[in-house]
Amino acid sequence: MLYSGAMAYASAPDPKAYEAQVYQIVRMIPSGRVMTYGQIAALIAPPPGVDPIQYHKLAPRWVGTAMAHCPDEVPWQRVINSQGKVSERPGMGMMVQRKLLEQEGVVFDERERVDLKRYQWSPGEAGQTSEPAQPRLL
DNA sequence: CGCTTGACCGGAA
DNA sequence: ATTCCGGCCAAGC
Repeated sequence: MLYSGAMAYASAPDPKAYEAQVYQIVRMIPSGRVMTYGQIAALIAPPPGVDPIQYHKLAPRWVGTAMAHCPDEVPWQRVINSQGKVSERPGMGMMVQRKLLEQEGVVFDERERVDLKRYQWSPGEAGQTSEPAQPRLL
């Protein structure tokens, strides 16, 4: 019976289609802004047959998995976790990601966290205004 | 073939 | 504030 109930974790029913949606959203993130894995997952509708509650629990990891092999064109550095921190990935790159974001104007505090209230972006802001949605510069 | 390990998240201790 | 745990599939070693 398809993906009803408790049957989905590592991948969506159609991983390629799902990843495509993830990349599409990530590509929209402006320089100097960030989104979280869970936020992106919440913007994508649960695939047919997937229980919404299960989706809510599992989808953030699908997004993470998708980001693991994202194309070079995708600004992967603008995706961080719900705590406002850069996710620790196997090997290295945390420093690289942080540096890339700092070059875009994102500020990290002593605890290596980003103020999401200030830098988190959502597609709703897109194109609404030509006003720079820039975080204020102190 | 079995064990380990995931670009996550929210709630509990 | 921080650490631990459940969720429960699939690819890699």
